[in-house]
Amino acid sequence: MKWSFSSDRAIYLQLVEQISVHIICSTYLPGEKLPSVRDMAQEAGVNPNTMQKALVELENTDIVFSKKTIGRFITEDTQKIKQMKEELVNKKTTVFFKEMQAFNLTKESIQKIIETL
Amino acid sequence: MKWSFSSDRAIYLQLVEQISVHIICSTYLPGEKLPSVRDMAQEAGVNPNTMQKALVELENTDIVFSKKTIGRFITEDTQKIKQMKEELVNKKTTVFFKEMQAFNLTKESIQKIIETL
Amino acid sequence: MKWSFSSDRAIYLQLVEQISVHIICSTYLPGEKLPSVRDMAQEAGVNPNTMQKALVELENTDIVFSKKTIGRFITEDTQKIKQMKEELVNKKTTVFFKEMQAFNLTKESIQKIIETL
Amino acid sequence: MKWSFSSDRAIYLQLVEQISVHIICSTYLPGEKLPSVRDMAQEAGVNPNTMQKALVELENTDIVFSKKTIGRFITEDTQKIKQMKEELVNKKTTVFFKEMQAFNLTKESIQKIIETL
DNA sequence: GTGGTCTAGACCACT
DNA sequence: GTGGTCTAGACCACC
Repeated sequence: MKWSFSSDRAIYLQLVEQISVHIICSTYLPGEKLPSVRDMAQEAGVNPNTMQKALVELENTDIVFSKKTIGRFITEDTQKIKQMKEELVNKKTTVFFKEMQAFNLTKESIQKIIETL
Repeated sequence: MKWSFSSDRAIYLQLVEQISVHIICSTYLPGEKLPSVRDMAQEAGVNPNTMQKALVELENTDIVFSKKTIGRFITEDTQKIKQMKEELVNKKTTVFFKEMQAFNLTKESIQKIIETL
Repeated sequence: MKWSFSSDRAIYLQLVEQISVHIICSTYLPGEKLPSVRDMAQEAGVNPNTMQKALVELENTDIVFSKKTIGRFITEDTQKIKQMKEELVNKKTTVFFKEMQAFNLTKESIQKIIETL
Repeated sequence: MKWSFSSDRAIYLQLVEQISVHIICSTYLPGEKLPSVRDMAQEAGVNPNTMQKALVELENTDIVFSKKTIGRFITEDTQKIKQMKEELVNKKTTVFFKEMQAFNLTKESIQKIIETL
């Protein structure tokens, strides 16, 4: 896994997002045990507390749950994961689309730009 | 002009971006004098210091320049503005595209989603 | 305000509860500005981070909200406060009642005990 | 027997309390031999170490005593059990009462709420 | 070794 | 001076 952070947003929020992506893309499978907080923190080059904060945030959305002294697990509810994916895709696309519209770009010109990538 | 800020990024950076958009979209025309920092700050509902910081940032990219005691102006170099627009569009599109790819979406499926918006 | 903590529950949870009580009892009034995190922490004899955690917890229930760099405020929605009070009273009473029933006490005997207090 | 634990207090303390209740309610009779630590742990869905700790705690109050290599027994002193019950009821009631008073509830309104349960 | 909590102390963006 | 974030390092209950 590759970790990199931009300096203009809180690290723990970027962690939340990147972990979410890994869950969505099945790098972490439903029901799978996550590495320990300490290990994940070290891997990401981040303080354990920061990683903890990110994981608690994920727990608040029920995408991850923790069993004390045993470990943290990805939800087994694949439906919930799918739903999260759709929400994220939806949110990101609309944000992107609005920004492009702010530049006076039409839907067609946006499509064209993507075509060339 | 509508101003709104998300809480997870520095406000001055969001200002930089939104002002850029207005320059690109010719809400602010090339060579035009900008309102005073104080006025712009008030209009945006932001502390003058914050607006000041955003404008300094814009000056660093030569898209805005200031004449002492007279005021701040949009560059008259339309070429530079056009270039900035392309850079911004380019950057945003590639970022968006990468994020969508991280979700395992193909170019075609992205196109479809945009189609439906 | 008096602060005291029992050692068998997380301090931040006890803070949440005690602050809630003060809001419910109008020690803190709707719309009122709370003292700064640092001040509240010092007053409670607790690390600022711990107090912060408690306050974030309260924010998650919308009973408190924060304006960055300005301060934290009690919600102005008195309805929400009332609702919180009822929930707390309800929860505590039912828990208490169940425990007493576990001791084979009837409703009448519980009433009697309370009578004597 | 039903076991369930809330996550915000140490499990062994919750065990102490629940076992006490069973002694008080004569689910475990005076002088009766308790099941083995291992069995009790399994029944409660808890690690044997945790159950062990709870039982040691109970021994410290003389409500339970152990005969080496034979097992653990409930005290035969029914007076002591009765006393423990009274203490527990008393403690819980006063705590509950204080909490309700903190909400500005009068004795009468508390009585009413209990009435409706 | 695991998650959870807590402290002490620091820096940042913003008012 | 305010809320927010982050680090470093510690202790606890539990497995």
